[in-house]
Amino acid sequence: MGLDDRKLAVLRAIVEDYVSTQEPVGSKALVERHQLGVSPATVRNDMAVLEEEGYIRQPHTSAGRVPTDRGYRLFVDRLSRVKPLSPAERRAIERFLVGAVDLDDVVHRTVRLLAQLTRQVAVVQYPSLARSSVRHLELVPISTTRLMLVMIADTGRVEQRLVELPGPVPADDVTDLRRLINEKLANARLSETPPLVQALVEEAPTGLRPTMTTLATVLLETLVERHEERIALAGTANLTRGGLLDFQGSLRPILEALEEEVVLLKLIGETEPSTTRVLIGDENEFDNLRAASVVSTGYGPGTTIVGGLGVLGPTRMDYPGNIATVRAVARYVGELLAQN
Amino acid sequence: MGLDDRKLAVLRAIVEDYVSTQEPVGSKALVERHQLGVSPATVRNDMAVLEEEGYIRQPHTSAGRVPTDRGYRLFVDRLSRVKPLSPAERRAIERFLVGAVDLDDVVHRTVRLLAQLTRQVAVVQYPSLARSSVRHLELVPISTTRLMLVMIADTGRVEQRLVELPGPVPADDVTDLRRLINEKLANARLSETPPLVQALVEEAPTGLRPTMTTLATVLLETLVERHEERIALAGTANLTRGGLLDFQGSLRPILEALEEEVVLLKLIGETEPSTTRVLIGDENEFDNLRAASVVSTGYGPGTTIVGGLGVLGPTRMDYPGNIATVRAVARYVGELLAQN
DNA sequence: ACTGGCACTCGCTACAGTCGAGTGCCAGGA
DNA sequence: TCCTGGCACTCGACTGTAGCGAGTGCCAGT
Repeated sequence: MGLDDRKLAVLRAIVEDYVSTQEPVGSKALVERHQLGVSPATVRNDMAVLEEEGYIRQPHTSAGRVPTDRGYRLFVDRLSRVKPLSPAERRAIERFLVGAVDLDDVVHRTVRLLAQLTRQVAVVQYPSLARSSVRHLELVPISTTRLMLVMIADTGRVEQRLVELPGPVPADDVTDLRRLINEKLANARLSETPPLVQALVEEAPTGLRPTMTTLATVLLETLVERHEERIALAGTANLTRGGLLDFQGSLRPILEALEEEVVLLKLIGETEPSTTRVLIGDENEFDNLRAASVVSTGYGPGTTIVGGLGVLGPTRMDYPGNIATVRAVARYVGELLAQN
Repeated sequence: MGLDDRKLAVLRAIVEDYVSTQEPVGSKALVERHQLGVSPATVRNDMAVLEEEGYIRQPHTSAGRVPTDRGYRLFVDRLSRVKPLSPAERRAIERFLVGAVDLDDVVHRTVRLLAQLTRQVAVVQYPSLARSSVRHLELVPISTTRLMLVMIADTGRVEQRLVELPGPVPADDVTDLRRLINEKLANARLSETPPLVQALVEEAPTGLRPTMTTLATVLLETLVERHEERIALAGTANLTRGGLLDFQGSLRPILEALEEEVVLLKLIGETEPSTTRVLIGDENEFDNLRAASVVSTGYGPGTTIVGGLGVLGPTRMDYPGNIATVRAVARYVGELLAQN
């Protein structure tokens, strides 16, 4: 089980070569391209050990070696340093994110930026409502029996719901309702609103009771309980790079998985600690994504986290580079959010 | 140049067979599967004529015939009747669209529904701001020097912009600004707002002048001039049906095109008359989409059109079926919008 | 412990041969 | 005049064979 330094160096070399050439790498090519200071035969012996331990494998008997998911895992954990971003990349990030007019714009720019920099599929979760606070709730009369309820979160996210009222409500009442609701809910974390909303209904003047009840129902059901998460996606065309070699020739399962918001949320949304997460191959829970890896992290203003973002690509991806980019972008987005 | 009835019948049969089998169709198979009442030899003669006229072609010398874009065009224009929807499909549409909580929800449900029914890529344009009227403009104070401007359109679409004010503005002033703006702009078509906004600035009391100017700028620049169009997409995984036969093996160009909102808007957004539009193969203006066809139509409450929706797939698609589905879905969505 | 040498494996490519679906053409018949 | 059966032909798809070469495992020697 001893993996001495040289064997690790061999594994690192295999990963790096395979990632860049996309072809199984043999012992001879390895010693030519890296300063290992030993002969191909020695490397072969090391390779045999690495294969026994499950870090690499041979596609066919007479071919070179390819890293396994386990090999990538070891590489990511112990053999790679996060690449510093080039100044050009830093500038690209700043240039790209400056001038966004609203949250939608920020998210769209971010996801395209990520896709472009990493040349992978990029995923950005909108700031989660569950982790947001209410900044303001607005009631806009649409007709006498209809209101539009607009919620503005501190993250800049805006959600609206059409509310069918039990009966006609005069303008003055709407003003009162608006005041009551905001007094009670403004600055409350959305996850802590249920008791507050309950109190709102109970404390409401009799005249406003039915309307308030309706509003409370909509508020709780569509904004709190079924906490509406949103996702932006970009760069699916990047899946076709590397011909049909990655994803063993069928994009089908990948594209299907990418259409499911639930799947994407699980992939990038569950970043508990503020660290970068790397899921390699079948480490993720979805069969459709066995051949894919995900690099993701949380983002948010300051040290809090309000959502996740990341990239998805073939297991054969540039982990150090992608990790660096994902982190950097998350940091910039966080700063941008903090400014608002 | 005479295309008698039988030749047209042969073309129709070729299109139908090729669409369902995805394989070049030969003269013998044709007479077996269709009641043409003539021998294969006769069919071959007809095929030769059809090929001369450019309606069909042979992938290789010793293969059957395949319709050309021109052949599909003739088929769509003269040889097919729009398939009536099955009751199951009608029910699916109703079931799918009931219970949408807001416009976002309507659009998302619609696009998924379309993708599912047609098994193609579905595209839905959000109700265009250019064709909407202002229902209400709300100003929400974020801090003393920041407002959030929320615009609610009659189509249910809600847009918000963060506005950096030139100086602190007291709450009473915000109330005044809100009143002034709504008095002037409520119910105005967005395309007709520029002179109204201009007037707003000119008529504003001196104290509110600078703030009003800032608001006017944001309003015009981000909501009117650069009229923000939005698009929802679903069913990209359907592109992989039919293996790699459609799109000659490379999804790349298609996926790239689908990432460009501008492209999608041109494909489905320019539906001037209220009729269904079919773009076959290179009839569309994008090189990337040479191998694709688009079926699209406009939708909106009543007879007005506020946006477009449609499906995109291989030229080898079920035109009559897709046309019927696209129309039906557009009609249902229109009714749904009319209710709000 | 590393190295050079050697036999071996096996996927890839090229090539030849066969098969068969499909065609174009033509002469004969309604 | 139009349709039909017959026939020779084309050419892609598939199969089998052979040679090549990258890469390996093993072993004896340093």
